[in-house]
Amino acid sequence: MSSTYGDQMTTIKDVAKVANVSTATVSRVLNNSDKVRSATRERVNTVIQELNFIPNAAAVGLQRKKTKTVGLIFPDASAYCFAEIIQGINRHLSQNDHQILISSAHDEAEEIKIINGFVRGGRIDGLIMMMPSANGNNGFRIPLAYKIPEVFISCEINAPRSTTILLDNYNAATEMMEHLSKLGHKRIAFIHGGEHNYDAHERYRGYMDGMKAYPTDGELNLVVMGNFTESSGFQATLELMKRNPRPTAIFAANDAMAIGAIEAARALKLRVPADLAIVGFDDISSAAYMDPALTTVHVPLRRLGHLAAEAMLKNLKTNPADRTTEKIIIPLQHIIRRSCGSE
Amino acid sequence: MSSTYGDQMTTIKDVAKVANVSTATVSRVLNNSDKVRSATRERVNTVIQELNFIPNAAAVGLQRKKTKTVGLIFPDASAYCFAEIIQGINRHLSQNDHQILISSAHDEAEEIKIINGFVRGGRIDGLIMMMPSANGNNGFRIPLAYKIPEVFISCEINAPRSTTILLDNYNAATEMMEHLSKLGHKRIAFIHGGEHNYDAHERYRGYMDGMKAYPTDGELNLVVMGNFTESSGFQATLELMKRNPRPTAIFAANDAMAIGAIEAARALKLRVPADLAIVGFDDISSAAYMDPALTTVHVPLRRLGHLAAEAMLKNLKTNPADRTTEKIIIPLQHIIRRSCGSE
DNA sequence: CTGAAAGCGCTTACAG
DNA sequence: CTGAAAGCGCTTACAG
Repeated sequence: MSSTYGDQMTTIKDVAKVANVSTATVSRVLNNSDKVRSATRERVNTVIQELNFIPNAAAVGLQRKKTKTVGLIFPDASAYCFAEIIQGINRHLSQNDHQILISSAHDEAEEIKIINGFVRGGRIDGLIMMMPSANGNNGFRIPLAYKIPEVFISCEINAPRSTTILLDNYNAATEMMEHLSKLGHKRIAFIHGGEHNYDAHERYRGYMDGMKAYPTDGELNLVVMGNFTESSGFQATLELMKRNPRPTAIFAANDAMAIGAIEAARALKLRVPADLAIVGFDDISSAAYMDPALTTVHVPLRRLGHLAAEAMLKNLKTNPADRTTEKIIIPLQHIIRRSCGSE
Repeated sequence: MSSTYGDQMTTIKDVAKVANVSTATVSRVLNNSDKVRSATRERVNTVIQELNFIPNAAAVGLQRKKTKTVGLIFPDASAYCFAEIIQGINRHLSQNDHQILISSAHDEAEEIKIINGFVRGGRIDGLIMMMPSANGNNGFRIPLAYKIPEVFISCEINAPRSTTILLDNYNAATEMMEHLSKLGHKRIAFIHGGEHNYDAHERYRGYMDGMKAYPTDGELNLVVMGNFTESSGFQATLELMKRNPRPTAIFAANDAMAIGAIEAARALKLRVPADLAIVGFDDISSAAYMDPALTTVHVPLRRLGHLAAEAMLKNLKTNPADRTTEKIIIPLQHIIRRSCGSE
């Protein structure tokens, strides 16, 4: 039991001295080199245990040019979902002896600055980016010429040799439209989550194509812009219900806005689903406890995180030249509850 | 504009060569030493810009024995609140040129292992721990003899020279009890969040003392154990409503359980608040959009994170011998809405 | 199988 | 004000 924490770091030299070997040998047992006599190995390992020795990460990193840490960039927006994704990433990464360096950014300039610092400062071996707002036409371009593995979550950057992990938002949304259509709805409104948000945009695309595919009332524009908050869902619904003719169903791009929509319906004395069907997206934990229980699309956030970590680890192990460009699309499942009006 | 990212890291040597000075001089301008002629400084800075040079963190860390990174340990439980706290910490820390290395743990053994790795591996300069489950009697003891600054969130470890940041759960809970009592309730039930959870326990203490301080119906035990999830709040409420006499109000230790309780009341055809008042704790974003809108206690999570980061930065700057033991208690504010029945 | 030595990219007394 | 040199704690050819 070592007891002098803090004051003086124990180094490989201390171990070497006590075990009566050279630092090279200690390093070899540390790195499981096969060229160490097993008696020596045992002796050294005992001393390592006794001294509670852990190699200095900076020294190892300086030599190996590997930090065993992965950078994680996520948006400043405080969405509940990031916590879950991070948990999923962390679990898998830490089981595989990798650390996570996180940072959040609220705009592109900050993002680039952070990434640059991480990469050029040699702080990370790979980068996982959650940037739902890096969607298409807003011109987001991070410097992608780094030679480290990149995993993108919820954005289509299409960087060569990178892995992109996407939710199958589009198909889930069209299926939701089909469901609503089968229930007889012809005037289905959509509350958007933000033009530059990838997930919101894909859900919107699915909505639009659903509107074309299924019988609808003419050329009504029933799309209102929200921002993923309950309050924006509330406001959007108030606005939509002023339309003439009114929509008979609302598809909110996430559950928080759907919850705001339900509250707005109540404020307007409309019964959900009898007067107005409302559906969401995400399946947050409270969705089943709303009144009425919310019909939505389940998003497996931990699994998303796990897949990102898995992809990262795999790329970390493969030679840069052998890395492929991959796109992983996670199929999504409906959760039919009461708010849509099916029984 | 450098364009050879990745392949070859630019080092201080490259800068020195181009600027026609020694590496020592480059290092001096990097560290804002005053003993550099301003002409030299400018020339070097220009080259640094041109080469987009950022010092290798491992090399700097190895020399300085400072990593400019703070470790952040949080529980595996996927609570929404951690995301907010992390945002608060990150914002302040990154503005002050510090990184965050995160990891989550699901038990004490794992926690100790992670911390040990961080500290002895020299990966961090300070440690912020969110461990609401490290409450009192479950014997949690991490090795605290490290000489690095420690900030604890929502747990009372009382480590010397550490900073502890706590919510004023107790007083907020007694005030909530007073509020309920003033509304005429004498049989107030409590849904606990977990015996070993610090916040839950303090809220429970406030509840208990409130039950003593205000007129109540005899010696009824109206406490049921939950686990902070909607479903546990739902179950607890079902159980409580079998009691005879029934409680007239339920105080849930968090909003998620209060939401579950509201749903349970609906299932039992009880009107909230007319038949049963329900209040929560946290003020999550959807609390205002429940039916009825949830009376609760607002918890300023970002501010909590900000305070933790602030304390960390302060301790990082002060000599270990001059560090004091501090406890910061954040006062909490009620949000009276409709679910408690006050109008 | 093991050790002496060089070197990873920085910083910092020490001289000048 | 500036540079040459040592050293932070490791790893890894190179010899033996």
